[in-house]
Amino acid sequence: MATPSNKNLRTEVRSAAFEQVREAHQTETAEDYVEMIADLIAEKGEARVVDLASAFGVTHATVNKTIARLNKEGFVTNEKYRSLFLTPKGQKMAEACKSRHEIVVGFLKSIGVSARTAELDAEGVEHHISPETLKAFAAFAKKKK
Amino acid sequence: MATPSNKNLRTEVRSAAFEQVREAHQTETAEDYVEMIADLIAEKGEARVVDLASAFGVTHATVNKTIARLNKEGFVTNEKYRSLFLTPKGQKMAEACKSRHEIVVGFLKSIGVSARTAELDAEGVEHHISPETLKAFAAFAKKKK
DNA sequence: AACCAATTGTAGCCTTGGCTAAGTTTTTTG
DNA sequence: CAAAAAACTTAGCCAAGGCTACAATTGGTT
Repeated sequence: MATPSNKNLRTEVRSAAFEQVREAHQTETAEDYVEMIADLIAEKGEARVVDLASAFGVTHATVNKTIARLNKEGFVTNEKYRSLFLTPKGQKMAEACKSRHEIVVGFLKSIGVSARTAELDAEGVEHHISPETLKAFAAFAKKKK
Repeated sequence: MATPSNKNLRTEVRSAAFEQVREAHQTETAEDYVEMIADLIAEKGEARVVDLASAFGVTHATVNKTIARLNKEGFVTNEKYRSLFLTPKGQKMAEACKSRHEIVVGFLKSIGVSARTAELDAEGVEHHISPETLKAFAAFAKKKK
């Protein structure tokens, strides 16, 4: 299949695409939480359950359950009734996410999307951007500037 | 707050963004299924459970459960052991999704992303694109052509 | 017509990520 | 410093979307 038609390409790639989406969904929450924890520590000196709940718009019970999972998976450390910290693994992930987020927001603005919408859409879009596309975004936004 | 700083904007918009993502996740499956059913009917004359399972890379049991939900929600009609059909509501949704999908793929290609990656990423990205951003994508791809 | 393979359906399990409600611990404040 | 408020934990519920295993139906072949 040296030069597949668009239709064949689409068919061929289909199930891989859906699998990629399912994988992204599994890391999405972890990414959002570590990034938010890093932001909160940077902005306010500490990250508390109540801050995360308010930032995500969910209840503190939900935050608690998620934190337990992130702890188990080695992204977060926490002592009972105390504020949250990132492990080195969590910090690394947070940095990558922050950078990716900024690239996506900057790119959307550079093609004329409003700042508000850029923020809103970036939050959903960023988890589904491959390295190749991210590179294209960064290159375009840079050229545009 | 007439001219909010970037930081304030981000904070202000945050929880709305996450809520938007959660909403998108709730419609995502419905959108993928109706679009796939429409494609299958167009390509092969009918849409069967087994085709959907293979296209999405999941088991037929999973497809079955999802179809039951889509039926309950009025997107799909099905008789036992027969192929699947879209309701008018489902057809309308399928058309909107197909169009949006094509815009996203075309746009990604227009900024230099390979056809394969464009397809892969579009599948995840398309559910998180607001009308404003979609418009910007379409305008850019058109200008580029 | 009967059998076999493929397809479809059903039951039951798991994880994630929501929620409410009730109980603890910490912190603030009168 | 004791009481009230705030923050946190825990338990238990729900729906979605995965899965395996088994049951039922359909459709082709012989």
